[in-house]
Amino acid sequence: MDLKTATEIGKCLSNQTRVQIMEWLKEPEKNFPPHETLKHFNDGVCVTYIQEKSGLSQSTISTYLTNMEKCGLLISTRHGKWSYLKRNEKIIKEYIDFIR
Amino acid sequence: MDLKTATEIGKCLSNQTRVQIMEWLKEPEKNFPPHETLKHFNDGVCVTYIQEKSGLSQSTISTYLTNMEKCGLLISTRHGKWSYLKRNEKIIKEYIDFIR
DNA sequence: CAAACATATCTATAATTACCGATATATAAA
DNA sequence: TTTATATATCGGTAATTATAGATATGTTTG
Repeated sequence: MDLKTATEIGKCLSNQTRVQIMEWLKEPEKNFPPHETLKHFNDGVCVTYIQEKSGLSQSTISTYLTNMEKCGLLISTRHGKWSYLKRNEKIIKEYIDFIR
Repeated sequence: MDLKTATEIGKCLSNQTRVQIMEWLKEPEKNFPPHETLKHFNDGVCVTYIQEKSGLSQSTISTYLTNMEKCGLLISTRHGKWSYLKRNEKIIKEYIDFIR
């Protein structure tokens, strides 16, 4: 990982809500209700659940999640009209190796 | 580590210069000239060297380093009129364990 | 195709951070 | 104890980020 990428990740992790989201996504079944259509958390948690739990506006959370995906922290998968987000453990590991 | 501390650390790591400093301090002997009074890097690198290498003003770097120390990322040791900074590997490990 | 719903993007304002020069403080040296 | 040097803090402006509402886009469903 290069300095620029690491800094972008750092920016995502410089806000309490976004760090919290990363924590929530460690254990979807513990932190979110079950999905109604999809019966699993294989691709993570839908945006709506994250938004509701955060208490922030839809547009704010959408922007957060988009940036977190752009810098590689999250992986987004679309199923029909819903987007699901999960942690990108590979990039997280690369980031950890960079700062360690 | 709690959410608040982790976010403070994230803020320190959300700026390219500060991330760069963390990298430089991994290998002081490679990245900085030898200290003239102190003959070692046991307590890290003096502020002046970090400031000169960064290209930013003395006041800016002093503020950066103070904040990085406050959130635990760096350890500061004073020898006479110089302050030396080194990475706090213990906190770095705790941070890594938190986000992993 | 129209209506409903989920998400993304745009535009704007408030809050925070970046960064500097000036000045204060601490320490050492003369 | 004056002077020089290293670091810290203060006060200000520019830049960036936080956040929301409005609107656009994409997708499903009737």
